[in-house]
Amino acid sequence: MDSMATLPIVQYEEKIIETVERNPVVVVIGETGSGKSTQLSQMLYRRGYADSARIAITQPRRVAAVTVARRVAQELGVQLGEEVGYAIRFEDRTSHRTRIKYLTDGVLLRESLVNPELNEYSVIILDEAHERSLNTDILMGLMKRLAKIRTSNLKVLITSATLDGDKVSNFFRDCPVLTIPGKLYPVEILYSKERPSSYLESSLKTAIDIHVREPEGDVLIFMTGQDDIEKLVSKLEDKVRSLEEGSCMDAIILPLHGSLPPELQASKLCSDSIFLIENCAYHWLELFSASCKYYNFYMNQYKVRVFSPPPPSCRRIIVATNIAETSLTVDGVVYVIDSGYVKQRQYNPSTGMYSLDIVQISKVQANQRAGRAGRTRPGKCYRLYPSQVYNDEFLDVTVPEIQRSSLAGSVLYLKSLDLPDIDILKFDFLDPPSSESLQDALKQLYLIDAIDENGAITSIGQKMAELPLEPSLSRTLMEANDYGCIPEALTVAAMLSAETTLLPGRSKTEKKRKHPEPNLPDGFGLGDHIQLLQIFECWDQTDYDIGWCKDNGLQVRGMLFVRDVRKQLSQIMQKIAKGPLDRRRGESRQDYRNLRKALCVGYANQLAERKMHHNGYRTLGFQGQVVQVHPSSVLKADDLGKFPDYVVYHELIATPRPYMRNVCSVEMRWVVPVINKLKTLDVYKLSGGTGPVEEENERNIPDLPKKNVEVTAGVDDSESRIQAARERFLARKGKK
DNA sequence: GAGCACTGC
Repeated sequence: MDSMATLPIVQYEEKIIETVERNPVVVVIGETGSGKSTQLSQMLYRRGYADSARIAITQPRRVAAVTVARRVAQELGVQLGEEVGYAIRFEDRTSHRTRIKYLTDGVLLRESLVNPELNEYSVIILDEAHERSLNTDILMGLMKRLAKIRTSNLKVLITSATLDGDKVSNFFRDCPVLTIPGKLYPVEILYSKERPSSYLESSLKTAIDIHVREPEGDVLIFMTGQDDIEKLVSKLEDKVRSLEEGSCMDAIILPLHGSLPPELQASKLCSDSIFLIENCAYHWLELFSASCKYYNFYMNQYKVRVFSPPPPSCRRIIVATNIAETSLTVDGVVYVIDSGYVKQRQYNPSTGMYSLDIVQISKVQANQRAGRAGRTRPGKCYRLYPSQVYNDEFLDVTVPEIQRSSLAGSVLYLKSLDLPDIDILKFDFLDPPSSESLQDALKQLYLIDAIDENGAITSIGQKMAELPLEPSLSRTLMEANDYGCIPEALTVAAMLSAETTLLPGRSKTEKKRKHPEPNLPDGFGLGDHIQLLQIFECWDQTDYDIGWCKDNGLQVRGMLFVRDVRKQLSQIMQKIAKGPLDRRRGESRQDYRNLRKALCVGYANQLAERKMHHNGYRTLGFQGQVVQVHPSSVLKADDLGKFPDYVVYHELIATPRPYMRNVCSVEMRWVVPVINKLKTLDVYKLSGGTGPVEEENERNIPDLPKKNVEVTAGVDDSESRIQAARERFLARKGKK
């Protein structure tokens, strides 16, 4: 563990204090190992900055907030939760005595919903701002405004990376930039002569070369995903086994990615660091609602695995995703192999579709990866691409999340803050999202009644913003409140919040089984939302039995998370609930009509209509994408093999074929109001009449008749055909 | 009939 005296930042204390004293905003470039996360707050604390109010330090990750707070409490010799505390979702470990408060950026955002001036704080430090998380980006915009309003009693510090320090400084009116060197050992960068045709093969060859020729030290290989990792691990194992015995040291090959259970990640990598283990365990405990019931169970697992020592004189070759870039630190790494790629989720605002693409990393990421080789002694980084690619093709910084996600939630949040001097469409972002993306968000919010036709937030929208959910789910909850099905809607919302962690862990062996979970409910064939609800209800009936989850192939961690989310949502809903928030066990036997009606209102922006003669669907509201129900869905076709005419979907994912994931059947008569609303949509007006006028309007109106038209497609007499089809549609509507 | 980078309220 570093002692305070050896941290580089300590020598800069005077300079830092002096700069902060004179400026409302300061950018601090703190390289890895500079000690900025633990020391900045203490310096300011010592100089009296926490006398009148608190010092807040945000972190993009929960574990980081907890770890750093614990460390600082230790250094100051105080009890965690007293002078030094932290706040993360589900857990607030602060007291009235707390002067230094670590929190996740999301928690600070929630706090500013209650108190937009954030008067509780005299100093706000946005740490790791270079990671450009969606929340940090929004906070940066808010800080710019706050610094202007609270000139006399607020200091803002932004920590960032070398490559975009100036950019952040420009954003904050050319505020000063302080650079604090890190405590990394030098890392030699070695480039490939050319781009490999297969970076899997190239990684394999490089790793074996290192293993055979270089002195001891672990190897860390950055790959893009689980699939490649598993392939490379098995190839490496074969190769290592085939090496002549005694020709070099032993090697163990370890995969490392997010879908491995956390205790496995810890056991393999933290040979000497009880510190990290303790925090992993803590993280788990805190996920388990502090009910100590499960604590011993998991601690025992940790003990068994964690303290088993690694084989002596054995090189570890770790094959990882970018989880090892920031979230997990692996001790003992001396060699890094960087493929130069990463898997990134992107949102397309014109289709409403997400895709998961393999993209080139940025220079910041490449340097972060290289830095992983120099933590314990001088290291080497093998980049599997030429230096020219790094210089000419890599972006300086990663495309910020705000430019890669749907902004409906963020826009609603900003609208709900009701800052008189802030216009959302002109909101001052470090990197503004495209106007297309903002208009998409406005359109979505309008369709679910969160904003009115002029773009002003409605009373429904105001209540929705208080819920830590995506807008479609918070709208569903509001509607469920009127239909008397809050208990069910709460469960569905919570289940979908944990979506990815919930579904059965798909290991290689499970893949082969055709029906892995025969005992799980099927949603009565009505759709996945209903199934999720039924699954939770079954689990509830077992009194949250962990064994039950395991027997049914459900991730324990995910299910416990769902229980916590549901509890949190139900606390927030308590204030406005018109009926009970829970059903008596076993009471809920119904056809889920009201719940599906509520879903139809909440997902008005995520509706699809089945095509006439097959089971493909067309999305309404976007450009009418043709999409399929995801094969994993439990939605049932009728006796004629037809899916329902209308469904709502939770997510569109292009993989690369476009699928709707998590669908629920709805009835046409519930859909009609939505379609009518789509017709009145005026994006220009929604933008407050300030946005650019675009033809957007035309294509936002679902081209309802088209599906009927296709039957006779041929000559172009579209006008009359559309008219005829519209009549057919109306007739059909009348019949039902 | 198919495929899952990583976070977070």
